[in-house]
Amino acid sequence: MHEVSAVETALHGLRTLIADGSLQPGDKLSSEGELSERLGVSRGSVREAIRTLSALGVVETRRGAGTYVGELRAADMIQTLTLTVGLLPLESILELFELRRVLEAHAVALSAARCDDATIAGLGDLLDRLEASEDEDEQSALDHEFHMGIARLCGNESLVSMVSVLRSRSRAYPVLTPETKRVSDAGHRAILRALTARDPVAASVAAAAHVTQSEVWLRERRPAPEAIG
Amino acid sequence: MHEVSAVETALHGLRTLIADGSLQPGDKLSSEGELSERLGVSRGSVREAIRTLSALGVVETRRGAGTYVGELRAADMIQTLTLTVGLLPLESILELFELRRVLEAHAVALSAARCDDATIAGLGDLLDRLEASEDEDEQSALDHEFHMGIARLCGNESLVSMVSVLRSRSRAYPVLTPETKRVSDAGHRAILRALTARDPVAASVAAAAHVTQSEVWLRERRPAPEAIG
DNA sequence: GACACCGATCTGTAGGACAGGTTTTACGGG
DNA sequence: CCCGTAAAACCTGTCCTACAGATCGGTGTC
Repeated sequence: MHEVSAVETALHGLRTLIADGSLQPGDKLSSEGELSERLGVSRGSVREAIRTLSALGVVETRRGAGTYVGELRAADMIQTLTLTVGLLPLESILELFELRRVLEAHAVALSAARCDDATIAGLGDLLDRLEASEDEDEQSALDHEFHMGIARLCGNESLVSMVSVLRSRSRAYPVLTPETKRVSDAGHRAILRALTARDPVAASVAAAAHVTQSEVWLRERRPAPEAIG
Repeated sequence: MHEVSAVETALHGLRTLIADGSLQPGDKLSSEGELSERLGVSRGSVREAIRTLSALGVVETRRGAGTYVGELRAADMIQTLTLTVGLLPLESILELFELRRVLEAHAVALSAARCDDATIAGLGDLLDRLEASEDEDEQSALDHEFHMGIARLCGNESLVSMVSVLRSRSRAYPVLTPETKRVSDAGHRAILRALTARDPVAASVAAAAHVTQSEVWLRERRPAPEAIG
């Protein structure tokens, strides 16, 4: 039986206002001072509650103007995971590869059924530049552009956002050597061939294989677990 | 060219301490007063930065004791989405059904290859009670226990957490009528049969079909889009 | 050695004050 | 009447002080 803290009170109050529809997406919250008075807690506690909702992508604050309810889109909420994924240890990143493999493969399959010739041509150009590039940062950027460009075609923003989050960390690990890059390039071409053929199953398999390949390379390079005891 | 705010300074400082390994999981952060002094911002700003990390599951604070770095497990981070999923409008929930279908089907497939006889027997008992139950809350609880019980067998905590988040909202919508409940019960039995046969593909298909069925029921009951213009 | 107690430390909360933005209002000129 | 400008009102961002309540650590007593 512990007393409910002031910040929890404020958080619950704000959450309820949004959940029951009193505050719609885009609406302006009352000022911190007014909320402080109405909820019976100090302004500092209100600010901490707003910080919590802000971190989760539920509201956004503009200095001098006020705090506004976000668009409440699932994709935005998922995107907030990017910060935390950046803090996970390598073991957790490897665990997430399974999610990435399943979701990215699914997204690519959907995209295979929806892409048009112009988009495919653009993706081909991207691969040409990627294969010709010798700069690591440029390679990483083009790789990301290629994969996300395909994922965005799938038609489900939440899925795109999730794939984006799961890919966000991998870019930080340089696993591309001249040798592995050839394999990676071949994987990209396989995905593009499947898209060209409008073959969702082939695209899914190619994407899954490509992700798995990245996982294997990363796993080979991880430091050995420290001996304890 | 806008000046970096105090809270951002504090947030960046704390994030860096965790990212570069200076603070390991379970470690205690310096006190708010000390951080305030070291980072050159007020204690209130430090608290707001800590609130942000706390909302994202990166740290946790114990009153009187201090703030500690969390375990930095992906599953914990993902779990923080539960609060936000509870605020999404129905349209967003429907969009998330695609993620749920793909991920839950995959999880069940993995579980089919790992479950033992005792677990399957326990799941069968659950279904017996679910089929006999006439209380909505009890049905919802048993349904959740059945599905999560299976998902937990898959061996990937992040996947389990994601499925848990995606399921968290659906329980709030009562779509079960006497008629639909019979279909739902049959779906559960189909999943259990596939598990008994240790057949991942059959289990995956059965799970996907079950999720899709729920989606259809929810879609039929959603209010018609308002006419605009 | 076990236990109770007390002081130090830390988080939780409140209130006040001011700086630096933004929005609204009022005013004056055309 | 319309418009643009300047002032006023409002709001968030930040810092400071103060104190309550919880927890932890050390001390002394039995």
